Amino acid sequence: MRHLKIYEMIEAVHWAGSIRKAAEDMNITASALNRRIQAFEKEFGADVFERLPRGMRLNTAGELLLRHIRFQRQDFTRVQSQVIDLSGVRRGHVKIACSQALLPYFLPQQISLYRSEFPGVTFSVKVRDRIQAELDLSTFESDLALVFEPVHMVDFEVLHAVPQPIMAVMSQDHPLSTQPELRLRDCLDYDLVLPDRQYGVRFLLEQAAKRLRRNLEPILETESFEMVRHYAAYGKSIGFQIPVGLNKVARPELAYIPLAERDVAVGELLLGHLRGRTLPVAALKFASQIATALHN
Amino acid sequence: MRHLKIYEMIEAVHWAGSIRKAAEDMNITASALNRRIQAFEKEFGADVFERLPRGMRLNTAGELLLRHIRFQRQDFTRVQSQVIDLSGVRRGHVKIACSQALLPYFLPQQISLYRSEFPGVTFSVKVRDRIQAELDLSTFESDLALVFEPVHMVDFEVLHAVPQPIMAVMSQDHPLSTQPELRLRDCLDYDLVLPDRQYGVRFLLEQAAKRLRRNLEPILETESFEMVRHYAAYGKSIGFQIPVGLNKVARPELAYIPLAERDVAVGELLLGHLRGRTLPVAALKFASQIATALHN
DNA sequence: AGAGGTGCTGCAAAATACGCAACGATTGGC
DNA sequence: GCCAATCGTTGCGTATTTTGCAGCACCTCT
Repeated sequence: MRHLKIYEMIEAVHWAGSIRKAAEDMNITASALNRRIQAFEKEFGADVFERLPRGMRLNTAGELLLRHIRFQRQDFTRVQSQVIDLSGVRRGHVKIACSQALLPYFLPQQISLYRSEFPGVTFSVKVRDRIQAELDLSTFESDLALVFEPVHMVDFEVLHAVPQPIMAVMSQDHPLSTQPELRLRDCLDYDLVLPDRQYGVRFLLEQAAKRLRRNLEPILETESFEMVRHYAAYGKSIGFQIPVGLNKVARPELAYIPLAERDVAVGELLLGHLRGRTLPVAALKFASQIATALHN
Repeated sequence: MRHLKIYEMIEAVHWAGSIRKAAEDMNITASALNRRIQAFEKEFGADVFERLPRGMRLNTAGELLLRHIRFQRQDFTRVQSQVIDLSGVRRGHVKIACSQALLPYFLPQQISLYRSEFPGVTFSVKVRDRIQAELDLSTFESDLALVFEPVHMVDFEVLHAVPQPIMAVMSQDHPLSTQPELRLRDCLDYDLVLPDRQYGVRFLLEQAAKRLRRNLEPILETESFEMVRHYAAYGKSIGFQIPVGLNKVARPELAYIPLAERDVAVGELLLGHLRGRTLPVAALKFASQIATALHN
């Protein structure tokens, strides 16, 4: 879009930090880029960047403008996709930021299901923890977020929420594997495999441990949920995961046992988008499919 | 703003109905305008206008685009005004759509009060009935609406609501002028001066009359609230108005008596804006001033 | 059938954007 | 303390884009 090129230029300068680098990124000369930025600032009525000896940085006005630019572009592409959808062909692109837990089973299945009906729709999935996912929404880098126990919740509009009790994951021959429900204090006697502190599962477990006046001392702490699940198959260790990230059929050698609700609070898996946004048609439809899938 | 000129062109063609007329409005040639529209449609990926023998008309895609254009422009000017406000000078422009009742006393007083604090802020006030006011908001022709008993209420976000009982207006020597409260059936014995059917006051009176199994048969029906008030001074006629449109000091020769609540429902005067919009700073501040003024 | 509309298109002129080279200023390292 | 490496900025000649003019083909209403 020619008429939005100046916006791309501003974003490029913001990203690169200097006119010369941005100019190289855009395959034009620095002088041309410089003059267009200057012309825009003159028209706009105020400077957008502050000129530092080492480059350019957005000033307060620029930050406000950048927010507008991002929103504007997202809304424009939304209109475009709506128009394309008007002609009957179901096309589109859905950008999702989600927890790791959704990656192995849930999302692949849902995306595949959706694409079986609308093969023209493509997806991009970004793995984000619960803080970064909300950030992703606010910069329009994602349309939807599907996260466990998000943090800030400002500007996060919830489309659907499902309770997700935390499950203990262990091998079938583990001493506790026959219990219908596990107390947290029983788990603490075994080797614990925990996700890093930024994750919601860990957060809820820490809270619960604090109530027991105990500390969580994992033998393995990792940012990979996959590793948590796989390591739990070895020895007498216990991993933790939420139900949506588990699949009994795929891993029959593992036992999944819920933690007692009176010990560990039941978390919420939330599907949402940026407050006030109008989602692209494809994202909206996919969201409603997700919602019904989670409901069952 | 050079880069938004194509949007102006599209709006101009939409407004004028043909390229040649729009070109004349914009002081350019039809060929230039034509080519820019064609170039935009090519980039956009779809036609925006349908070509009729008598001119151009927006197609469905064009309607969607037009909504985006209007929102985009409003948001851009909002950013501009925020940036200007950043530099300390309190400037801005507030566009209000309001009921006639607010014109004589309430709004002039409020605008004057606001401007005494922020002389750099200017106003435009449009008189709109309760249907058109909501339409005005949705096309971004007004920032705020202040209306009595609005109709659709979709996309209308209420900032403040005040109950407004309907008042009977008559001369001081009217037989009913000494009552503390009036029954509707007593009023019906006299000459009635009523506003047209599109107004909220009339609507509530009609509803009340229907419950009494009576018809309203006004001797004078007008779209001018001013005329209602003034005519009530003559003879034994009775006019109707809401409290915010009345001022005892300015018109001491008139008596204002509330109608009994059990006869006529109390209406609501609503201050609101388009749902999902971020208002300009000036409009937001003025709205909060209005809200506190209405509260007392 | 003609008059008055419409959108559209070559072609040349005007306006605009661009690339190149150079300037002044500041920073970081030797 | 100086030199190399950045940075943003500007003058100038050249490309590129946009515009205005005139004319074409089409349609509608009288």
